[in-house]
Amino acid sequence: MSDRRKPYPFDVFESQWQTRWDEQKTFRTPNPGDSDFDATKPKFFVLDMFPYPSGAGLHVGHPEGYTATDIIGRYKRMNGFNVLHPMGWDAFGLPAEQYAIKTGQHPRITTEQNIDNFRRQLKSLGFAYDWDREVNTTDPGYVKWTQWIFIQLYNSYFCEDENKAKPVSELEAKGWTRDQIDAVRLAFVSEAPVNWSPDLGTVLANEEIEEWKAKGHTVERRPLRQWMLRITKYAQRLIDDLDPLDWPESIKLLQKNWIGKSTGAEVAFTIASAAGGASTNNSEQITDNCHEVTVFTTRPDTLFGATYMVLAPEHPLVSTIASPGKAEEIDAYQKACANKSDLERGDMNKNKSGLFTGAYATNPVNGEEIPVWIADYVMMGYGTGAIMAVPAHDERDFEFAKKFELPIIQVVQPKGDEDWQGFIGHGIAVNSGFLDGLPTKEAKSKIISWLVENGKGTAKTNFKLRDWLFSRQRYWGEPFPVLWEDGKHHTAPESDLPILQPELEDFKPTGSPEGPLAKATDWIAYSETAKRETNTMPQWAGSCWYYLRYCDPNNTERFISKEAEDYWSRQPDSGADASQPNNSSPSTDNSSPQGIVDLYVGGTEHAVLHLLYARFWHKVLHDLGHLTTSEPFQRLVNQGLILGEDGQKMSKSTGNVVNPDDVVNEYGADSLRLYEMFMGPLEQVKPWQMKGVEGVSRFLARVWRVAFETNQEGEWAATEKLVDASDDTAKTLRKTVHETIKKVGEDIEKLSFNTAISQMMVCTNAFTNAEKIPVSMFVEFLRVLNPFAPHLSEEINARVASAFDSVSSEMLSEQAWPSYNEEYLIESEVEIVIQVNGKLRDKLIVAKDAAKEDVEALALASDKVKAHTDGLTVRKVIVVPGRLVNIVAN
RNA sequence: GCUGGCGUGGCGGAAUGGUAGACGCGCCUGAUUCAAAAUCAGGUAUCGAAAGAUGUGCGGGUUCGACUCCCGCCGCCAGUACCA
Repeated sequence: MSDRRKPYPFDVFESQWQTRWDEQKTFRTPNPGDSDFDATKPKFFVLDMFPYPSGAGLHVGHPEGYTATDIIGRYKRMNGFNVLHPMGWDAFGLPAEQYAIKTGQHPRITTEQNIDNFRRQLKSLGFAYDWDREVNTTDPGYVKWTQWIFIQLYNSYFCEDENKAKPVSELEAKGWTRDQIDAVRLAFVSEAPVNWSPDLGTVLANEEIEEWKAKGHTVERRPLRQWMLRITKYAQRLIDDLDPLDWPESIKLLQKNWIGKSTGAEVAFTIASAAGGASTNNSEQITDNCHEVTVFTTRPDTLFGATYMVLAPEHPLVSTIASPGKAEEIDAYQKACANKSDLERGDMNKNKSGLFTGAYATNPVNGEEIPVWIADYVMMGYGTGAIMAVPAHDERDFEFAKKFELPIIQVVQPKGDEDWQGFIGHGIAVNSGFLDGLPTKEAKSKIISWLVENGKGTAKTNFKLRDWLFSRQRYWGEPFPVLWEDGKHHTAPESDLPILQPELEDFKPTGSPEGPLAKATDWIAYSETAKRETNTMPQWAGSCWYYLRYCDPNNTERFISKEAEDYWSRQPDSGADASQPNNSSPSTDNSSPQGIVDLYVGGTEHAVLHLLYARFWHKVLHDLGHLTTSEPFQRLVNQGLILGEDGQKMSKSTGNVVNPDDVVNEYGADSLRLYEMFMGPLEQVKPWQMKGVEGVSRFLARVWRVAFETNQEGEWAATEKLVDASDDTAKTLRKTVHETIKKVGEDIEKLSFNTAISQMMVCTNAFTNAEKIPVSMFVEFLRVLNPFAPHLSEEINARVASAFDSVSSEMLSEQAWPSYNEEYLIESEVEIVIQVNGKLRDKLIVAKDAAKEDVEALALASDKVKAHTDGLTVRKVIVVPGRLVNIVAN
């Protein structure tokens, strides 16, 4: 096919326009302070999730979201907005480093090569990015500010009273000790057990484990010294502030579930040790053989129904309280649990395991003695690592109790006729002493009051969200700006930033918690007394704030200037008239979260982690007074996955991967762009069809042929169709063109690109069928087409402009979006549908403003209507003006 | 299991409660051509010769009128997994 003549010469002109846009910096976005900056213009910040530049290059999923944002960006630009539409690279990370380990080549080199390839591919698609704002997370100028933000986190704590982050210097002023302050920093060192992958040679965050396990790596639990970020302090705000964001409800829900808030109570039980007299330093210990264990429950109202207690196998008190005779058995069980993989635990879901410790706990509310078990369905990491089991009203406890024949006592009466056994809903308290007769809600608050009064418990809210494990034992990441001196950490002076990795010959993980940087002994030795931290930050770090850097990418003094931050944080003036931008000051109401990015488009795979981490950093920077907005992304749209032609997920192994480069070579960039938008709704999952690319390519060729046809020599020459004439000479065509201007504009705002393209096809068909077309009309259409097919529309416009004096030779990208005239859309006559009992029987053409009565009379006079109402009585006639008449008869 | 999303021609998909299937693909017919490709014109839900009937996963309901709203099922996809 490539040898064959192209349906229109995209192979010649697409690259020419790309070069021109590049050289003239057509899509440069002026920033506050620039000479050509116009502060009266409203801003529009439209963002793509920046890619990780892999060696495989772009796949067709990338241009889907990128084309969507490109169309919006170009459209907003034409409507007078100062559009920020940037691109960059999330370039730290494991694949580049793994490649370096294999080949010995520095990851910087492969990263650069991959970036060059990605940039070339993106430029070949004609995206209107401001390339002067390109951001690269591995760039020293960028790393500097990532490290600076870490220092801000390190130097902050979360003030519970004000519900926000504040500088630790305030605590110093209050006379807090160094250790006290270290215990509250937002960036802190923890010795907690972590997920260590011996073959990757690094620690992984909880949420990363599955991904790497799926790739065949092993992960085990190990206690190690690690940097953590105190994201849990923001749990409540991260939930609350989701509300006003324009995000898909499903993504909000995903985040809420991830944060996992649950409210209930903590209840203290006492356990008489079965070990008899065994003594430890445990703080929960009351006397030599009497210990207090706190459980968390969301249903304190069922406390009377607790028939046994379960401790997590790892619970520190297990060995203390257990019967000496059980020690061996318990030890074996604990070991078995520790080695259990997640998969095995999944299987355990139905078949629970557990072991009686021999000890008994006392239920504080009624003094009942209940057996204490250990079981791996209770996890150490959540709540207190201990539960009171109420088998009658909890599924898990119910199953466990049935299996081990433990007593089941009803304490909630369902409102309906449901079986109380295993009933987990709300009802009326029974067999519960002073709670009897109370509905669940009231019973809860009454028991909590009782617990508080008796010193046996307290109301408590728990979150599933854990603090963020922030260090990695790898080479290709940002080093921590931290120095160790006398066993204490402190930050490196800001003047040291950026702190870059030392050059290494050997990138292999050491297998030790210090990571590969530990091999650079010269680099580590910071001074006589100080040593550098050898951990690096995870890949998330750079992607947590890249959207901010785009606003002021070359600033060497700040991560983002005050002026730039202020301007790009302005409330967008939706529906702004291009000629009269709204100058009203941005909202000063800090209580309502409002994102700096107006529209963020990307895949669902980042629904939880990236978006949550970025929101967290943004809030910290907001609290510390560095940002005016409290949220990063106001509106979020997830583009749907593009499947292979076979309806399967694209993958190398199935060989159904489509390479954008091939599509561009064969059909041109405009065809690829248009096809990706024409496939279906942006957010929907949809299969690729090469025939579909041909279809849109044919459409673009039809647009081309409205203006040009091949002459005898086989060259493209102007058609006779386009004429210098008033729009009045082609009223039907004018109506179609104005309908198109209206619908395409509305559809772009709705991100309904497939229907916008369909309307442009209708319009093109009208042009094709017209004898003569006023050239001004055709050019208006080209402006509408421009955001979708920028190369083709610019090329046709330039050629037409050289043939007609009346046509401006200015680039379409610099021109305004055309306006439509409502008057031209009005029809004098409309087709009315005539229904009998809701079924279509006839159609009538009537005047647009025909009176109801007249339309009704005409409808009743119709022969077809008469045929269907014959022998029936007309009961009612419904007339919807300009639409239909429905005759009800029986 | 739970949560979310989706079920419309041969295919991708359109339809403020008001003509179901816009637009495109594919297919059929015709024009052009020595022929083909490309292009142009017309047709194309199903059954039926037609009149007409039937059709938006299934079953109910609301309504003059339901792809659209409500209730109950079925199927597919995605996410999640003992969070007390």
